[in-house]
Order: sequence, then C-alpha cells, then structure tokens
Amino acid sequence: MESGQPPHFLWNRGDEEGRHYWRRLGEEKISIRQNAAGEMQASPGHAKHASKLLRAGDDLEKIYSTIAAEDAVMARAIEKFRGMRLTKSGEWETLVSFLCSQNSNMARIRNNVQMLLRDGSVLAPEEILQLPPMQLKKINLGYREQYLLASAAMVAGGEFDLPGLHGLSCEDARAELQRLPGVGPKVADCVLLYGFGRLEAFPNDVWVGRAMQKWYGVATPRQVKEFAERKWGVLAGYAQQYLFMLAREKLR
DNA sequence: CCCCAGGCACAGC
DNA sequence: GCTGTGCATGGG
Repeated sequence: MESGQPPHFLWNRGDEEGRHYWRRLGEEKISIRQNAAGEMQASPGHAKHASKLLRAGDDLEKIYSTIAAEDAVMARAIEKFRGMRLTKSGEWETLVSFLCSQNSNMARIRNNVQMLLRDGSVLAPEEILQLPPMQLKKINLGYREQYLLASAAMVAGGEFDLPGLHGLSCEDARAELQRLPGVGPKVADCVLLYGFGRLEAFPNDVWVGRAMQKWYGVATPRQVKEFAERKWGVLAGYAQQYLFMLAREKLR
C-alpha cells in the first residue's frame, strides 16, 4: 500500500494500531487491514474488492522461488520486503497517477492525485476537461498539466480506447499507450503492470536503472528490457517492484 | 538555498 | 536509431 504503486496515491493509512488502509467509494468507505495472523480483512461486503486490489490469487512463495533462482540480489530484496504484493488498480486512475509521476517524487505525486479525487475516485476524463483553468493550476502539476489535459481529451473524445487495451498483446498495448501525450516507455509499463495486470511489464525508472546498473551490470534501457525479459520472463513486474524498493533503500 | 524527483518530447546527429 | 537538453515545481 506504500510501495509507490497506485494505492500509495489513492488510499489512506488509518491512525489506529495495526496495518489499516481505507478509501472512500462514493457514499461508503472501504477499508482493509492485516490481522495478527497476517491475514487480509476487508470491511463488510468488500472482500472481493480487496482480493482483486491485492491480487490475492498470486502465490507469492511460488513467485519468489521463480524470480530468485540463482539470484542473490533478488533473494535479498525478497528477504527484506517479504509479503509485498503487486496491486491491481483501475485503468484510468492508474494512467492519471503515472501521468502525474514523471520527473516528480512520491509525496508530490500523492498530493497531485489526491487533488484530482472527488468522492474518493479520480475525476473522469470529461470532468478533468471541465475543470476551470484556475482550479487546475492549483493542483500544481507543473508542465504535466498539459499532458493530463491532452490525454484526457483523447480518451473522452473516443480517439483512445483505454479498456480496449485488454484485448491487445502486451507489446501492442504498450505501443498504443505511447500515443498518449506524456506517456513514454516507463509510464506505459507502469499502466500495464498496475492498471492492466500485465505482470511481464518492467517499468524502468531511475531507481530500477541504478539497481540494474550496480547489481546486474546492465546499463542501457534496451539492455535492461532484454535482461529482465530473459531473466524473469512473465514475472518481471514482480522482480521490478522488489528491485525498486531495495534500490530506494540501498542506493539513496 | 540546493538538489533531485517512479520521464518525456523534441532537436540534432 | 541514439544522445543531449529543457522542463515547472514541490519535497527533503
């Protein structure tokens, strides 16, 4: 919930003891927690939502044994962040989150995304387009504001079919996403991984780049992409998330 | 006050 | 195709 994935920007940490997070959902409030036994608990009627969000079907131990095979770095990352899951958020809210993310930092991204919420949900493309310029300016998106507006216009105008990406191969969906202003290789991979559940996507940001350089001796984006695909295959997204967290702690 | 941030678009090779 | 550069602005 606090690993730089969309829930980091969309959900709130509860004040009470224990791991507890909540989010408004229209008129009601959905909350999830982890009990003393390590089990996930959701507010009444929200178990299904929580299971999907936290990808309860993923077998972490099986994933660990696959991605950490003959890989001391990955084994270390898993040891340190054991239990961290990939998450599945909405397609649009994921796209908006990472349109806000470029050349920014996590605290600011969260502030930006929080400003784009109404009743706990990210404003629809049409609603963003209707925001008065002054109000939009106050969100402090900087130059990303133009990217958000232009991308929202393409989605709202039917020029871009976001849910339609589900029907494409990962590679095709990635190319399609990069038609959107402000979406390059990295943002596209984040949207595919966190918003479309494409676990083979491998977002290559500054931290992952440093990790790949220092720990695997791989430098260029091209090399990184090929290396990740060969080494971790369809689980590259999980490997990336653990590398990201380890890099932020060790390569600060 | 300075440095950097979950990058991208664009220009120039 | 690859490399360098500017970018608005807040957080630490």
